[in-house]
Amino acid sequence: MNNMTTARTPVPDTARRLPEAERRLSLRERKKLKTRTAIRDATYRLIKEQGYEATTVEQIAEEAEVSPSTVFRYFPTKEDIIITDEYDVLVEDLLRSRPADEPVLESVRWAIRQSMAMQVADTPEYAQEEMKLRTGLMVSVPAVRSRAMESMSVTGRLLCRVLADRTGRDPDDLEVRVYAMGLMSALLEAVLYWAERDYQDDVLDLVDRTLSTFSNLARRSPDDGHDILTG
Amino acid sequence: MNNMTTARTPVPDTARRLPEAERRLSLRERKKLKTRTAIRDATYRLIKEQGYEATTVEQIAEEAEVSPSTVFRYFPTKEDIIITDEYDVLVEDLLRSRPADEPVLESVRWAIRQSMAMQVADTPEYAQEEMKLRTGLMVSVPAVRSRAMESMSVTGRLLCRVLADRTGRDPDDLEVRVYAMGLMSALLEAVLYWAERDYQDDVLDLVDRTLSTFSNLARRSPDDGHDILTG
DNA sequence: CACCTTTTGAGAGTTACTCTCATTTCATGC
DNA sequence: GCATGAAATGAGAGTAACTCTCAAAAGGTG
Repeated sequence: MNNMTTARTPVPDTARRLPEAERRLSLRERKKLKTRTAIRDATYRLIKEQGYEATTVEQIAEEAEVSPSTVFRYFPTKEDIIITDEYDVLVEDLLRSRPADEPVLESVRWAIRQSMAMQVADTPEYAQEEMKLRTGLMVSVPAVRSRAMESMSVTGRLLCRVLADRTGRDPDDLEVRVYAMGLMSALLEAVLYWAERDYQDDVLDLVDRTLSTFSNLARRSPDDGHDILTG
Repeated sequence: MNNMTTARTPVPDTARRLPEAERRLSLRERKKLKTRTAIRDATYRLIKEQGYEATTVEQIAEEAEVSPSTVFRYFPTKEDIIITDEYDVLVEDLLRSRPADEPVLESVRWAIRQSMAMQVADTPEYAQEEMKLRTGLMVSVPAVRSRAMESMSVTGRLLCRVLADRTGRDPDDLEVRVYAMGLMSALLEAVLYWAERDYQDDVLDLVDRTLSTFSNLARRSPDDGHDILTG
């Protein structure tokens, strides 16, 4: 592959990320953002060419034009370079912006759609491709999948807090936690399903089906096709 | 700590494990089982004394009186020494032994109780302690927790197959997978909850509450305390 | 006992990750 | 513009989890 940029044109994709929020930051903060995305872009580029295992952190550092130390300062593990997303806070805000009497699953559905739309808006050309690469790695690389599950459980705790606020329960309540983790895990499974089938389905459609399955669990009638699981 | 056994008395706990199945195996197979449990016992012993991070595979090898190479031959990663369980096949058999028209969650509840009872029967003195150590490590060591989630998702696939057989669906059906993974993940969360609270609750009680939460998801009435989550 | 297969140990090598310290780069008050 | 302090970076050494290879040992079988 030689459609990659030469060293003379460092990290070209960088400029496209975080177009608005990037302003009004100190030079230092802007530089930090730049190296962060430079590292991530370099990682995606190399992995696309060579695969995950064949790509070492040293190579990533070189490609991103930083030292290996810096890579580890920005991302605690190699998997984090791929998985870490900054959208968790966003999702929490989105969830909290919904009326408290809306069914939880509706709020979640809306928050997912909204956050995906915003990601696409941030980086139109790359959002889809990056998401495919990421989920593909979740399927093929156990370490990445593990890290994704960890990250998902963090999002689960977030959902716990929202649920707790809505229902007046404790966020550490067993029932709250079980519900939140079950839901998050189901959603992750949907994404894995999407990647395993070579992204043929519409992700949002899979999300809808997942949420439906989740809300229909207790019904016994086999009339809508999503609810005969409980026997 | 000097209640540890000397090198002259190698792996004393070993003899207690797998008391029945161990016979009728060739000498080779028996030896393999022995080293396997020797490694595991050594690991638990060392971790109890020194903690997880401080315990290296080299130390484990020495304590188990094998070479480091052998340790890695038996367990692909250090976390696997702690997490790997041989009870998955057992659980599948247990699930399949139930009548096909029994509600799934009932079968699961029964299978969990049964498999726990059998583990206790296998190694009465150590079963509880080992389970506590293991779940404690899931809470405190991210790598172990990740590995546990991976292992859980394998069990989830198993549940998919059982569900598929029962409902006549495909085991790769999105709804089947989402249901199975959601349930498994919820159960794992219950165990983590148990460990986080210093094992004060009865695990089986937590399992029951988890399964109840799962089966009550779609109901709206706030009358039994487990079901107002869907708002 | 001899022959073949499986298991083991020894050792070298890779790589992710950690820690420390000196150097550079940015922010700020003058 | 410049001095001073703080934050970010780079360089390098070190650790430990794995991987691979190959020769020695042990088990199974005629």
